Amino acid sequence: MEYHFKEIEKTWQAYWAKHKTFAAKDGGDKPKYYVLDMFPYPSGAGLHVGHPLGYIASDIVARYKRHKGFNVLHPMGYDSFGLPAEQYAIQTGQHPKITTEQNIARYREQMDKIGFSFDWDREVRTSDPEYYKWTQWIFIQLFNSWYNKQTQQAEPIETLIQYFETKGFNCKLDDTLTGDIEHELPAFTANEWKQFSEKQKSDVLMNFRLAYLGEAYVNWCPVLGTVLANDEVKDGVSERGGHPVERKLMKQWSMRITAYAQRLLDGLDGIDWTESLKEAQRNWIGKSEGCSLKFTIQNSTETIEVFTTRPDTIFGVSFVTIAPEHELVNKITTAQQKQLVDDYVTKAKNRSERERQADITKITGVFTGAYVLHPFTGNQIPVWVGDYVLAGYGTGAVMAVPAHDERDFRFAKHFSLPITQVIEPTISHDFEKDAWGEKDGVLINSDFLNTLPVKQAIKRAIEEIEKRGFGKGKINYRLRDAVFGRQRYWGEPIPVYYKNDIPYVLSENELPLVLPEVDKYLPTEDGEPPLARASSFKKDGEYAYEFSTMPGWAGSSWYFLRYMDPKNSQQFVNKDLANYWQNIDLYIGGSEHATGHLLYVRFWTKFLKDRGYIPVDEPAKKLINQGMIQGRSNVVYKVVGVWGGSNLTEEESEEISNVISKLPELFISKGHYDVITKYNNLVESNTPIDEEFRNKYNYISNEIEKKQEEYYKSTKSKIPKDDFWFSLGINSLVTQNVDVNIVQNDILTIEAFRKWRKYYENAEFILEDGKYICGVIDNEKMSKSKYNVVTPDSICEKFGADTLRLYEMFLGPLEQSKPWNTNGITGVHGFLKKLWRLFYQTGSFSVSDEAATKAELKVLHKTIKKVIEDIERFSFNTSVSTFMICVNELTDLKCNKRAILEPLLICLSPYAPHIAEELWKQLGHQDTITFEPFPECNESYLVDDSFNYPISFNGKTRFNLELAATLSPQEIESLVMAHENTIKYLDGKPVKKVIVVPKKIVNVVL
RNA sequence: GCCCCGGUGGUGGAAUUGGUAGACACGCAGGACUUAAAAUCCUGUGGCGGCAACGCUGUACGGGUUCAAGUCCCGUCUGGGGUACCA
Repeated sequence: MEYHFKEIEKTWQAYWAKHKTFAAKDGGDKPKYYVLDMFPYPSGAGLHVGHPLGYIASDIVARYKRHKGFNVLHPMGYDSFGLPAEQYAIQTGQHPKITTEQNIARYREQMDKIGFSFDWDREVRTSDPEYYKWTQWIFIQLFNSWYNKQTQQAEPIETLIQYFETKGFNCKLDDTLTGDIEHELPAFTANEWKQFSEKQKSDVLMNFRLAYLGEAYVNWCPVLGTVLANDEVKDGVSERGGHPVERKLMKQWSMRITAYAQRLLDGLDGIDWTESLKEAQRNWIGKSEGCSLKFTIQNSTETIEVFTTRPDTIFGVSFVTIAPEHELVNKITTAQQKQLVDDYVTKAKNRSERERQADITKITGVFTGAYVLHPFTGNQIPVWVGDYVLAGYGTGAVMAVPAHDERDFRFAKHFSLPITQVIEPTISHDFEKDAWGEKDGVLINSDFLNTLPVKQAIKRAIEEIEKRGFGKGKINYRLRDAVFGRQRYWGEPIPVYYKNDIPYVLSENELPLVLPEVDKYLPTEDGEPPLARASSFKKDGEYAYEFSTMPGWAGSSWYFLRYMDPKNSQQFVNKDLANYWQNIDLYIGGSEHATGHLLYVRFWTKFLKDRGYIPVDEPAKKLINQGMIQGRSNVVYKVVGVWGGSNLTEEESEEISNVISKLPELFISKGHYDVITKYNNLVESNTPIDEEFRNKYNYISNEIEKKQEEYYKSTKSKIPKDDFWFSLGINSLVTQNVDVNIVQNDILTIEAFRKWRKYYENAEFILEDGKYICGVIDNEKMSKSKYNVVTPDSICEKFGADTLRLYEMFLGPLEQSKPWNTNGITGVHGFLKKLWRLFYQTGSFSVSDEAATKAELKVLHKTIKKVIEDIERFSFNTSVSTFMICVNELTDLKCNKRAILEPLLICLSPYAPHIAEELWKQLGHQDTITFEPFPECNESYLVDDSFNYPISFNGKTRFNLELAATLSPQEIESLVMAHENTIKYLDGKPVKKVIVVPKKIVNVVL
């Protein structure tokens, strides 16, 4: 009987669904194991073969852990709010809900065909009101919390109110507070607090809430009509669609993720994520230690506060630069400079982020006319405005030390400002050409800091600055608070309403706040978000709800918790269940989420832990980034027919175009194309062409001429024959993409090609070796227009899901990106057929109950050992090889023994579950193979009696020598030295020493 | 610029702690079976030389450490990813 994968796979997929084989139990004696994939956004294009890569890997681990006796939670769901469905709705009017449901159905159908062991009863969808009810609920908890710096955790807002009621508030004294509000919030006493109006209280508390309404510079995308997060902007344009983005000051709901900056940094040390991913997060958080320092403005009580990491260079300050957006720009600018400064500021503001980034070498700035006083020397220091200083980072002002900072140096040179060296570098350095920015050297020209090395000077400077009250040691983060509102329709409504201009959150029993129906999915004529179109979208029919919706990352920041308790209508997750499942043991997904999703989900997890809802403060213990599978396109090379007659009548021209349009297309194989291209290049560059190569070219050109003749005859045209030819000129061969699904091993399936498009119906080919070989373009994105999309369904149809699973793993290391290429798939498919034949050696199913031989046991246990090792280190490609070796060896041994084949099937079942189940059943088992204990390696079968030693001389292996494993190194040495080959290679030379590494190598040093 | 990860046959890749480089698979060449095709099986396959035994050479390049280096160290080139007037 043949291996009929289609029936087998259909049968077992139905069996698993019917028996709910993969349903996770909430508790029990088994240890738990939680394997999670980053859930997909269900796009209209469906899944291509790249998407399941990570799912297959996680599925192998999930199934392996079930064999290992774990209670495995392996769920799947959909991140189903998002822009594409909304854009589609804008174009077609179809409700995004419907689009989303259709896409989900398609995704599900595709995933089911691959045989994943997901617990589908736990499916979640972020756009489901029963789900986003709890996303809204978490928002409310964030709104009702503040971050206490002393306890280093989030607390209920009530504790802060109590604090205000008893102690009032003074930002100069209270270290308790979060964010940058030390600069902004005026002090008040406990009594004043009690006198505050509700609005005043609300405004004050807004500075502390973890979800807050605040004014901030945001990335505004006019084309999309919405605000974008930093990680949604790439190179100054929107990540989705590539539309320009500008900076705009807006009132926005935001998340105070900055409060967690230090903990997000520290938490990285305790989790097993790749170093590159941790680095990306560290960079994103961007911690820098230094101090804040106030410069008093001359003839004023105002100060400019700067942040610097180099307080040691304080005596080298020659000017201060503030950002164009800085609030003091207007106040300090002198009358003479006003016009210049105003012009500059306007220009700078209109310059998009992209432009600013584009020409960083272009130095612009303008003097304000104002001076500040140096805190130590009292010297006058000019204040400049320059757009190299960013309003959003630090205090939006810098003290410029041109001798020791690259950008300050360029600025000073450009405007001829003084440059004062205050550090003597460790190596010679030309201060005319360059700044010395290294934290190395000894301080000079610096009063009390003189003679100190830089690192000590930094400490000493901060001490002195603090002592004299000029500023204080401070840590700055690059991380910004996350903007939480989007002016879009297809997202979670923010559960907030406004009463007397005060925002209030809904109470729990009012959730979910369901997305209202609207007539159009566009902003209103007044520029309000789409939700403003729903006239009845008001609390109690009276108070307007917030019109912004949540960003894409809201629902995904906690979904891993919902899988633990997906149907709970009372809580987002039951506490006992959260305690049982803890966090994700293995999380697999793409590296594109390094600074977006993975930062936000860590933030929300820490918050929920702080508030006592869950027991863990990191979402995932171990994380693997699967590589991207890129497209690989195939192309065919078309030869174009040309009519070259001159002085044609109109009639003739018409006939020509008529005839040409009816001619069959002619294609030449890749080898021919290469020859012609090379030939053309040689001719072009006047390079001499050798005989052999010219012959090759002539052969092809003759072949084409024959076709030409044929074509000409078939047209029965009156036009002279010489006027018609196929052009082989340098630019006249046309490269056309061809559907990769009708190409096998880069060989075009000609029949399929002729059927593929009507106009290729009669296509003709000039073959090489009887085949049409296509060209290849690697590393393109998979896209419809390139005809290089390969769906998992098409592979399942041709080769089966087990082949797809094995092949995707066999392609290479999981974490590596690679182009999709079906070339080797027959090898993997052949392996499964070979496995099948082990059970059908006699033609029908037959398995022997005889005891296994030593050789057979060795093959089996070698395989078990390797497969366990490989899974534990997530090296799935090598275990596929191991299975191949195993089956090859068992085939050589003609082994059909149950004692060998049964354990082998269990080992293979995580990788190729359908065939394993089927053969397991044929072996007479009633139950699924899923929970069979994974075989254990018995080392005693692996012990060899002898070892084949490579004998090397000065590190070069010369011959091999089979020696008993029990020999001592001394015995080995004397046997080797006495061997005739040794004597031959020594050639009478003296031996310096002999290295014997048991069971590895013998090296004779001459 | 800075940070991270890579560079191994015609191709994808293996070599886990420094110990026979190229496992496994594709492709290619030759052969068996077959009317033929498919399927299956066998042999060979880094390069150079040689009928062969075998020799030389070889993991981007140049050095170094070591009895021994794809693996460790230094420098250079190069590909990919992240990030940036971040003070």
